[in-house]
Amino acid sequence: MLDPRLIRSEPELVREALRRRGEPEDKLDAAVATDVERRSLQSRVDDLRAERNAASEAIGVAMRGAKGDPAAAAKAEELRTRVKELKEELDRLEELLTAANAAFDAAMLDLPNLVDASVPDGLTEDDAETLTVHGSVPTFPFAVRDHLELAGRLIDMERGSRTSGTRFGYLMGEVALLWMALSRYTVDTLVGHGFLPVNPPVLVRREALLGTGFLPGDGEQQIYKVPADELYLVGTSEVALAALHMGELLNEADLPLRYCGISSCFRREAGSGGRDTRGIFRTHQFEKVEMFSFCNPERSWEEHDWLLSIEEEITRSLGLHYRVVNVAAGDLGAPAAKKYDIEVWLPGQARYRELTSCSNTTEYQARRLGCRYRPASGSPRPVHTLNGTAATSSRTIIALLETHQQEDGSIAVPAVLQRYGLGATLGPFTA
RNA sequence: GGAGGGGUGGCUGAGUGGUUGAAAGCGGCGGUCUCGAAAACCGUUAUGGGGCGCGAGUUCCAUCGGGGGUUCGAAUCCCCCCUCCUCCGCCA
Repeated sequence: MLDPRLIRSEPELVREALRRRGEPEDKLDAAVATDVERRSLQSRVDDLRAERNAASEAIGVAMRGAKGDPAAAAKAEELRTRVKELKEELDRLEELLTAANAAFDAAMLDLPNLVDASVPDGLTEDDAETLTVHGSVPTFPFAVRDHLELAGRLIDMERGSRTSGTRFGYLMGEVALLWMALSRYTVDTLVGHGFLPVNPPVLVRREALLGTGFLPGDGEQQIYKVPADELYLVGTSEVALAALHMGELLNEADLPLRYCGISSCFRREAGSGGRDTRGIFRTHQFEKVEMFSFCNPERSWEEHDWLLSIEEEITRSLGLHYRVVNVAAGDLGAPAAKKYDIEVWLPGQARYRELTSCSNTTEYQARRLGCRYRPASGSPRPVHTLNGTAATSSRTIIALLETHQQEDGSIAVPAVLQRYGLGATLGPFTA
C-alpha cells in the first residue's frame, strides 16, 4: 500500500507509476474520489461525536450534583434527550463513513507500488535491461540432453501426474539428494552472511497474503485455497517471512532483520496453460530457499544490491552461466518498486530463463503488514522489505543438470556441493 | 474435540460503568551531579486519522486482541471471532 498522503500531495507520482506499469490510471481517480468522500464524512462524524462526548460529560457532572437538586436532575434529563437526537444522526453518518472507508481501502489496496526511476520502460519480459553477463554460453561437443532426459526415472512426471495431476512430479534418488545438498549449501552460505534460517508455515491466513500484496487481485487465481480452514498455501516463503513481524514495532538498532526461508511452494499456474509443460521448470509444487530482509528505509537500495550479489555468488559458485536483468516497469509485481532477475542459461532450452528474482518492495508490504520501526527521532515509520530467491528444487536443479552434463549422460557435481555428501559425478541415469 | 484461565502503552503490569489515553515499574530521551562514566535525583516519553496553520504547533475524533451490542456515557457489562496458557481426550 502507498502512503495515503501521497495520493493527495503527489498524485502525479502515482499516476506515472500506473502509466509505466501499463495499468489503468482511473485506479488513482478512484482512490482520490473516495478519499475526499471519506474525509468529509470523517469531519462531520468527528464534530457530532465531540458534541455527544461533551454532553455526556455534562450529564455526569449534573448527576453528581443532582442529589436533592431537582434543577440539576432536570438538566441531566434534558441533555439525555439531546444526546439521543445526536445519536440518530450519528448512526446514519457512521454507516456512510464505514462504507466510504471500505471503498477507500479497496481503492488503496488496488494501487501498485511506485516504480523506481532506474527501472526501464516497457511492459514485457523482453523489455528488461541486461545489466551484467557472467561467463559465456556453454558449448557441448555432443548432443545436448535436457533435464528430463538426463534425470531419467529420477524425475518422474508421469507418476506425478497420476498421483496429483499435471505439473506435479517425483524427485527421487540422487536428484533428491542433489536438492538436499544444494539447499543445505545455500542455507549455509546465507547463514554465513547473517541470515537466520526459518522453516515457516506454508499454510497462511488471508491477511498474510493481503499484507504481502499477493492479494487481492490476480493472485486470487494463482493461490491454492483450503476453504474448510480459510487458509491458503503460499507460493513462496516470502509470505510467511514478511508476516513474521506483522503488526510489530521493531527497534531501529535491530535492523536489518534477515531471514532465509526454507519451504515448499505451491502455485496454481492458472493462465500459464500449455507453457513450460515439460519437466520441472514450472510445477505446482517445489522447494525453495528464499532470502528476506526487513530493512531501514535509508538503506534498502544498498540492501537490494547486496541481496543480488548473494544470488550471484551462489549462482557463480554453482558454475552456471547467467545474466542479470533489471525488469521492466510493466513486468513488475504490484509490490515491487524494482526487481532484478538472474536469468540462467539452460542448455536444454538453449535460452536464458528466470532463475531468481530479487525485489525491493520499499514500504509497500510494510504498510499493509503494519510493520514499523521507531527512528532515532520522530514517530514510527514503515520499514522496507526485500526478498530474493536463493535456490529452488526446480530451476536451479535444471540448470545444474543441464549445464554440467557430460557426454555419457552423467553430471559433474560443482565442488561446493561435493562437500554435502555428493560424489564428483551423478549418474548417468539415462541408460 | 472437551474444561478452565488470560490478551491493557516499546516491555512488565494496575485498573470492573463517568476529567482513565489509561497507575506504577522497566526501557528510551533531556537535564542535574562528574574530568568522564556508573549510580542517584529531576523532567519527559502511545498510535492512527480529520480540521486549522507556511511553520514550531494547535484542536477534534478514534484506539486497552478484532468485530458487533447495551448505555446519555464502556478498558470496565453482553454476544461472536482470533489468539496464548493450563488440564483432559485423540494423534504424527
